[in-house]
Amino acid sequence: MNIKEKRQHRIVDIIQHQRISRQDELLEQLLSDGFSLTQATLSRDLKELKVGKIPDSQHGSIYFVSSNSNNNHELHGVTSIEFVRDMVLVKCLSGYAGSVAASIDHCEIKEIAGTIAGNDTILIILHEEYDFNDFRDALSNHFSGLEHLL
Amino acid sequence: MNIKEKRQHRIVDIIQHQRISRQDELLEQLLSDGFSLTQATLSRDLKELKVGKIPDSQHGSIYFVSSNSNNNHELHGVTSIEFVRDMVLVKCLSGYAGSVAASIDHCEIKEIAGTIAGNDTILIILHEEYDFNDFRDALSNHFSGLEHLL
DNA sequence: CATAATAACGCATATTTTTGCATTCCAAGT
DNA sequence: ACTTGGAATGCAAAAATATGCGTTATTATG
Repeated sequence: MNIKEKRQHRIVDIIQHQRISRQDELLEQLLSDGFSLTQATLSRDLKELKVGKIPDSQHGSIYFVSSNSNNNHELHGVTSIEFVRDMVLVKCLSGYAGSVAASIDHCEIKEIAGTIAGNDTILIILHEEYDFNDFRDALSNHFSGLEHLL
Repeated sequence: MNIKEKRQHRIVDIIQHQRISRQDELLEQLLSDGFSLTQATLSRDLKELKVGKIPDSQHGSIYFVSSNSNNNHELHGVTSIEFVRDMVLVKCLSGYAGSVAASIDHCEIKEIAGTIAGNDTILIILHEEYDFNDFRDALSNHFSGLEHLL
């Protein structure tokens, strides 16, 4: 694992365990951990890691790691994903559609307007302003192991 | 519904339907919708609405409205937290225990060995090497609004 | 190993967001 | 209608974050 990876790994770790509200706080910790970097690099790291920021009633605004980059969930039983007429069709092993759809629903992916699951097929309707590229990005952010299907 | 409420309602609406990456973009739309405000007020609105911002592969960084799943840093429905015989008992409003426990589980707090949720009570078992102080610190690092219970 | 191509990074600066303070607005009470 | 206190807001400045560009490090290639 190279320096950059170690650093980003540590960044995620810090953010998941404390309430960080400014990049300088984070920078200070990283420096005292022995890493050598500037705020500019930290800013770029946070972007790569898709670390978001959300207002918090007590602490101004704090960073968080979106569920994807740390918890790489997997969808079991998916056999293909295709884009047909502005909709997404996910084919699964027989009987798997329900659980796969539930897993997807649970993520509350903003690009998705709704899902309908049968026995082995899920139909996903996207919000009008999104396309397959957006969907693919969102899905791969939430689940791993789908690379060969997207 | 007063002006402010209408405006904030519209803000959520816009954010949920398009990719907004700067407050000025949002401001421009609100102004052309007939609202009268400045960027400073918009900033305050976003904070009240707990609108977060997250890096996006395509558009730099975009605003989003936090859902009550994994980006939420407050626990709703908790009424008391007490330490009994090396365990933690969290009392909640009726029916809330499941969702509160899920939120806690989701954080994967290292001090916690496991949680068991009933209808309105959660039993949390800590790893042997930790005590209530450790637990309290960890919990308050992850969630806000619990100060009066800890 | 030399060289080219790419990635990582710092610096300085630009952009974006937040905030202290003064002012205005509004609803409640008299 | 007249206070009055808190909420809402604008303004300007501060704070925080992002980025263009040049440099250095790293990796790939002949």
